[in-house]
Amino acid sequence: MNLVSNNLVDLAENLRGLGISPTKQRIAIGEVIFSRNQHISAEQILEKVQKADASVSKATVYNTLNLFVEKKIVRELIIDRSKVFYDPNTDFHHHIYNVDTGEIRDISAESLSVTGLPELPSGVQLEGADVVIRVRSKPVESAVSV
Amino acid sequence: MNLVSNNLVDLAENLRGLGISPTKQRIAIGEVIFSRNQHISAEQILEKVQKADASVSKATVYNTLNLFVEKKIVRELIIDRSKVFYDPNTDFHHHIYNVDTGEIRDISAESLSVTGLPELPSGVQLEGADVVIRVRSKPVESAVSV
DNA sequence: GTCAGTGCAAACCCTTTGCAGAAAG
DNA sequence: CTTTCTGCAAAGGGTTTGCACTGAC
Repeated sequence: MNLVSNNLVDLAENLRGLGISPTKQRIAIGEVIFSRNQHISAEQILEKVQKADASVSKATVYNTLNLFVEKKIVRELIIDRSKVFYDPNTDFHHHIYNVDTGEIRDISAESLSVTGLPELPSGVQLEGADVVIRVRSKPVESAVSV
Repeated sequence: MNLVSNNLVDLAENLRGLGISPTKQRIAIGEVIFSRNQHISAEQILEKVQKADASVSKATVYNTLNLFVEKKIVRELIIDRSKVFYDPNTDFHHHIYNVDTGEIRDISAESLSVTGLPELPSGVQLEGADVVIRVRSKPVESAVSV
């Protein structure tokens, strides 16, 4: 399910359909996340939500994000050592991450494909496959021979 | 460069060759990391090092790991939201991560291949390409329809 | 009225930092 | 001797938790 650009009515309905009671805060958070394709941190979500609807706390943002991830309507991007990013696009796709600027860009699954997924150990279930291409803006001086 | 299973003399020499002065602590840390192929956290490294050589502090472990990563003799695995793992195998390969048990296993680049690496934006240099297959041990009950 | 959801602040945990002392070259 | 490195403890920063309050049904 991909909820990006869903309108508010649909969002509430969709949450309800997943057994998530659509509280004011969850709607506000969902509205921020699903407004467009993006890669956004919890802190950024909190900022944006509070700009639109002051009564959402940090704890609720985290609770809600974890709930959305568990329900698989948001994808968690573990890309940076310091913080998690959240991606409303749950369609299979990959990422290119600039370690210098922090910029994250999508790579479609069509343009970059992963083949040869190994046989999974028994009793184990596939959860996801993440491909992260890391780039840096500038050459590392120390790595360049003089 | 892959330093796994190097002996101590080689390790000191290799560090020196990279402009890393081979202090007692760095050797002790390197000895733990490069003793075998593994995926190990900073905390685990600290434990093991202290078991063998009591005089290494947490700060030095972190400093040394960051130095080794920068010098590209250790690969940093950003796989889990809570902590970074370190991999002495710098040859191109991928990982399968069990989110329930925390187990990390290697997938060779031969068995799983990534094709269609996008053209990088100009002024940007490839730093690495990480593929993580996430699995879980048990089906998520809430995800199973009743 | 009951139970789930929220807000606040404190706790947590991994990682980094500041600085004085120790070691390397 | 000078510079780099280390140890300690404290600070930092993202995330989680405990608990009382609020709101949904």
